[in-house]
Amino acid sequence: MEKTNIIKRIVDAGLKKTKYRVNIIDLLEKADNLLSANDIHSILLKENTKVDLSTVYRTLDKLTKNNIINRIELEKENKSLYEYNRKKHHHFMICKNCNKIETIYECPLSEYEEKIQADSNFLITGHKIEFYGYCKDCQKKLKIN
Amino acid sequence: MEKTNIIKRIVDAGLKKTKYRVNIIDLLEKADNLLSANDIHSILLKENTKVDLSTVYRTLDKLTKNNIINRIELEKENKSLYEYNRKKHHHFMICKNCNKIETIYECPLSEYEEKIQADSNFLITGHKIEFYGYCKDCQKKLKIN
DNA sequence: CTCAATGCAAACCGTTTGCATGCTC
DNA sequence: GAGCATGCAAACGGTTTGCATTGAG
Repeated sequence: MEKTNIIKRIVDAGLKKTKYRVNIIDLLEKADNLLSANDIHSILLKENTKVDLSTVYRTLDKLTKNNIINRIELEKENKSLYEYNRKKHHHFMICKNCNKIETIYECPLSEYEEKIQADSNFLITGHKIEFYGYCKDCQKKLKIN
Repeated sequence: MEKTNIIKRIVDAGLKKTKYRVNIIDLLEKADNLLSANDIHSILLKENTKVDLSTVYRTLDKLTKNNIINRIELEKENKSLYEYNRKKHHHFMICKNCNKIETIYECPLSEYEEKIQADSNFLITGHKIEFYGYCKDCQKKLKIN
């Protein structure tokens, strides 16, 4: 994504444009996997962008609350992970052996939510699914199948 | 559940029968909601069963690994919750307002897993679903609908 | 100029661990 | 008696917070 578009997203959200916000959005937009606050902090330091961890946390918080990025909390991860918000509803598959995370861009639950709602007292507004299993490599490694 | 049955479960799992293991299983079996390590610790103290928090953690760990209880990690809870393992596959609904947790004893994903598997390189062995929304009380309170 | 963003250091909180002692089998 | 379970105190790791300083609009 172009820098100008990143800045537009920040300003459109009513946020101040700062160095770290631009940097972090850029970085997440380019990343092809989920990143933790610590991952992001390390990457920035490696790029000679000196920044405090607490600033990274505060930035991620702001961007999450403004729906520019998503905070993902997965079972067995003791930390939050972040992704650029591409506005496409999706879920994850997690390898129980190597912890690789793959995205599923498809959702089986749209009609089911209505059904559940009819049966319950809850007004359902969303859901989260995680699939567990073994990725291709680990199936081989562990000789599963 | 009778004490003798609890003890049977412990012994059958090849574990030593100890005071706290019996106590904690009993407590979780009777509980009608999910409990945290800290909840359990407090309840035991209140019942005049003096026990260290670290022992509670170690006990919960052992029981989880032996499938006598389940460890549940829900989004937005920064701590693990535990339930007695009734061996029935189920999911949870979480109220975004009051955090009430309700159980859904029904699963929409059994066939879907096969489909996803055909489309991907993963060998899927399980999944987890959380539904978010508003419970009956909070719908009223917040005047939703 | 004002208020929000940042750096720094310290606190927080759930959880884990090392070690000496106690208990179950 | 051997080895696991427990208590105690301390560490751990991700995250948050208070406060003084800097920077964006």
